[in-house]
Amino acid sequence: VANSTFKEQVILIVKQIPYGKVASYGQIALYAQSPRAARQVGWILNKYSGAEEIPWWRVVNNSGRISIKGSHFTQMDQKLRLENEGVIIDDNLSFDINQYRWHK
DNA sequence: GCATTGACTCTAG
DNA sequence: CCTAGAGCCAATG
Repeated sequence: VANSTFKEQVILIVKQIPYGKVASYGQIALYAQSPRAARQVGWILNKYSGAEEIPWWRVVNNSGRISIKGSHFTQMDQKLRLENEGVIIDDNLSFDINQYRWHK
């Protein structure tokens, strides 16, 4: 997918995250060939989350914590979606990312 | 084209 | 665990 734009690659990669697994923004950026563009990943998800069939809730920060700030969805929306896929999340919206991390 | 914006990340305290 | 600051960079206006 080397011919796609950054945002197109981000969308394609996020769609590859399997059920019950998660990836960090930095990972997505890395796979999209822009290792330091993690912030843009979140920016793109905020824009496309409601529209297409993108599992945006499987993307969290690198320490295994939900850091959503978008207007369409809340932190609890993401927490519930992840728990629905079997991810155990504690009260401060964090969990053991090493146990659920997806590796491309 | 320049300035502003962040669903980020890492280091330090 | 939490806050603060610096570095990052694609997308927007």
